[in-house]
Amino acid sequence: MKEVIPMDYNSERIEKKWQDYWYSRDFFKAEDFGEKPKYYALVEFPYPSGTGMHVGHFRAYTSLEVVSRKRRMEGYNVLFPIGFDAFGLPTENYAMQRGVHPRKVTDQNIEIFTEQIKRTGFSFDFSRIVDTTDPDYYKWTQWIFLKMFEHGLAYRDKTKVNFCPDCRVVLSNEESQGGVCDRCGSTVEKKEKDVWFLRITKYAERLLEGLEELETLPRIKTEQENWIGKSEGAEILFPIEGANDKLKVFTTRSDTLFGVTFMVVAPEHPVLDKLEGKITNMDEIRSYRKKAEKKSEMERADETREKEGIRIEGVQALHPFTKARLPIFVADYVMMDYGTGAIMAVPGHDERDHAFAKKYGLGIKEVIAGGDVDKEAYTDVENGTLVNSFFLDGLFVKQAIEKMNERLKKEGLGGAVTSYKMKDWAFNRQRYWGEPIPIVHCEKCGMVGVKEEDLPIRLPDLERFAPNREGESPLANIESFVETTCPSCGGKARRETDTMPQWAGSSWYFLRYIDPGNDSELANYHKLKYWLGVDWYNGGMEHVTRHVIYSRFWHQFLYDIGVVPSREPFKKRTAQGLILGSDGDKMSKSKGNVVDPAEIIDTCGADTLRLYILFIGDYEQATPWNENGLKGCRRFLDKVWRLQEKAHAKKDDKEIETLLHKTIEAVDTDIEETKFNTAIAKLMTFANEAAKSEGITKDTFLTFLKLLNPFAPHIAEELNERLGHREPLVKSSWPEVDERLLEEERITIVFSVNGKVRDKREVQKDIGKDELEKMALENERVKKFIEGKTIVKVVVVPGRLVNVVAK
RNA sequence: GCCUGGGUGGCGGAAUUGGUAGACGCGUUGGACUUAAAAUCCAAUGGUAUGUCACAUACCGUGCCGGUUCGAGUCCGGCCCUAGGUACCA
Repeated sequence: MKEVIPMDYNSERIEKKWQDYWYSRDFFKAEDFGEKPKYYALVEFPYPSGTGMHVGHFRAYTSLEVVSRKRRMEGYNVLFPIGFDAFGLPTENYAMQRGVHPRKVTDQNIEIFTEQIKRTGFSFDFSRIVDTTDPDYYKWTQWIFLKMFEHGLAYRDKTKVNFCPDCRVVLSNEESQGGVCDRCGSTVEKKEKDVWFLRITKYAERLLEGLEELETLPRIKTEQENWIGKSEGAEILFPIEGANDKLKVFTTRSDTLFGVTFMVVAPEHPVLDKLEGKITNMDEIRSYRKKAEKKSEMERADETREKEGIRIEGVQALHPFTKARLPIFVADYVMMDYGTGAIMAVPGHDERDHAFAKKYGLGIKEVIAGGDVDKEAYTDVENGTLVNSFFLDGLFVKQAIEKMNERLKKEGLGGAVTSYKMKDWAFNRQRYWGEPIPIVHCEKCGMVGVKEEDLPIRLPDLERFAPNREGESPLANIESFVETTCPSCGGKARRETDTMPQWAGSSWYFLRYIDPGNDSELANYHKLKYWLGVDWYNGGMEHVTRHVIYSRFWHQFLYDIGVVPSREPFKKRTAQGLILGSDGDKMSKSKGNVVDPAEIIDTCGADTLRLYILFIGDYEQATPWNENGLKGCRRFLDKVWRLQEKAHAKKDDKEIETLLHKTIEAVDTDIEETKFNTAIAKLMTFANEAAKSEGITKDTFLTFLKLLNPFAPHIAEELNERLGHREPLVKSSWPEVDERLLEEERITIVFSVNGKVRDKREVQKDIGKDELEKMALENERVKKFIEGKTIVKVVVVPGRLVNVVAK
């Protein structure tokens, strides 16, 4: 190319050109068992909604797109796949409203998404696309479920669900806020239903342990730990007077057992039904139960509200050691699904219990010395020592807990247990657009898993997607689907008609990318061994607890049954923040603040969008969209385009050379630390300096283009070609830093008096401490500010500052 | 309510993790170029006050109140606001 005057930067033409070039030559295809070191970069696959891609998707993908392009330049065999999490409610609702089959809607949406992804120049391996709604895919989702069922990890149990009597559907908490159905406004009922659960609690401890191997922000770990909610405590059995039943409580403070003055059970506690005959105020309790049922868990857990309860008349518990009679209350601040659904109340040393005791005039007993328990609960567990507690007297809390737990065990009254806040995973929906649960109900054999060779259990074609009158899935209406034979005895049987939640397909999709076409196993073991674990997994902040825990659980199970070779699926997890509308609100159609990325590509180009989406702010933080910031990124690329006119110098200035290597170093580390915004800022700084200079060498410009390439690959490739290079950047190598150029000989030292900066001086780097102190004290400006004061001390921090403290 | 983040100029955000607050971008103002505009380039840009007012100086300034330290945006305690999660939204 010998153009003297470069053409204007025509992003549209350039982007089309290079996308065709890359995609037609399969540059981004990952090679199974390739010889280069492997790198698996994973982004959360999208739900292909009808509105096309959201700018949030771009923020989520561009980060690892940059990393993937950088890794290829660094010599890795990169697997950077994409797919679609396409089961789910919105599609089904759309289908119900418009009468279009979800399959058709999904296929259309996937096509739109794929086109948009390609127009952005993302370097995904498109030969590995997975779609969770494809029977070849969900066959394996069902297969995993079957294996869990075989291993006793999938079971049915009764639970209360939100049910809308008008829409005849089970609703999520989100859909039934304030006890009102989201769609029709009628009052939501609680309905008891048989639902499927996955026994994730069995993996609680391992899910906790596995976090040690996960490289991630501490906060992401903490959030998962809190979700699992491990707490070490004890179970204690309290006999019930005049009954054979015992009340089992969970407590983390078994040391305070002698301070118990009453008991509290959850409104749902089965003991209430069992003792129905003895309880004299059952009517009152029943109406309290009804009231509690209407409240959300959040309302019930509200610690600021006044705790209320009902005293159970006619029944009392007995203290396991002293045999003292203890009144029992029903109160909705005790939850049935945490611990045992019953607590022992120690008002002397628990704030909630204290408030409750005051309200109902119950006794308060001091068992830990140090406070005034009549006034407030005394909760110091570090220094408190036990009193009024027989064999525990004089012990510290920690010792007392240990001793009490041993004693409880010895006497058959309970003992140490570990409890988890995490609940088993409700794993079914009464919907059409999900994976059918591969179970058959046989009158003789009960619940039987279908035979593996009969998988997948395909979704039948439907024309109507509304649930039936009982709130069962629409599949229940299809006789040809429901009626089947028992895989075990061959007799008449009915298929399970519930489907799986959307979490199912997304719990293992990253395994399928490794071997997407396999029809004899979910993925080949050797291929899994080559590619796993996922080196870097990025997704939404909103997924760091549930989705990540769920998929780790599935992975651990698959490891246990020998299907996958690694205990943990992910090595590193990051999370991007939300992009808000330019008004600072969450983007939503109703607010009219939605930004359409396709439009941005049309007007500014994909490279500009890619740059801006990362330059917009701190990657982990939510940030508003700003049209002007976008303009700035386009201007930057225009400037880069014009730099080609400068790239004819024979030799670089020393400053440019140093700056280039500083830039290499900074861009490199910033990318690895997800500080994409500052990486781009440093590229801008370099471009500004280069533009101001007399000229830069072609080599320097090439190095700069290589740094820019992961962010804005189209323009970088084009300029690289214009420089006369045959080798495209997609095949080139990542620049290396020349450490020698980074060392500066002269540095700026700050002189301050009482912490306030008063002067600065440039000095040799290796100047001595004493000399620095001398310089500071002789400095005119420093002198001015210490005049009339006595010097108390001088703090010298070599390489940074001298602070003179004077009074 | 509970768990986890965040709060820094007019705006988005930087700050080597206790050591020069405000990098980079936007916006604004002034200037250059132009018949003109756009584009581009150059310069200024946290606030207040004072003076000898194109310059200089001082004080204040990182949500609020308090603390630790020679020194705090950064650490500690309390509070306010805000975002995500809270188990059938994904």
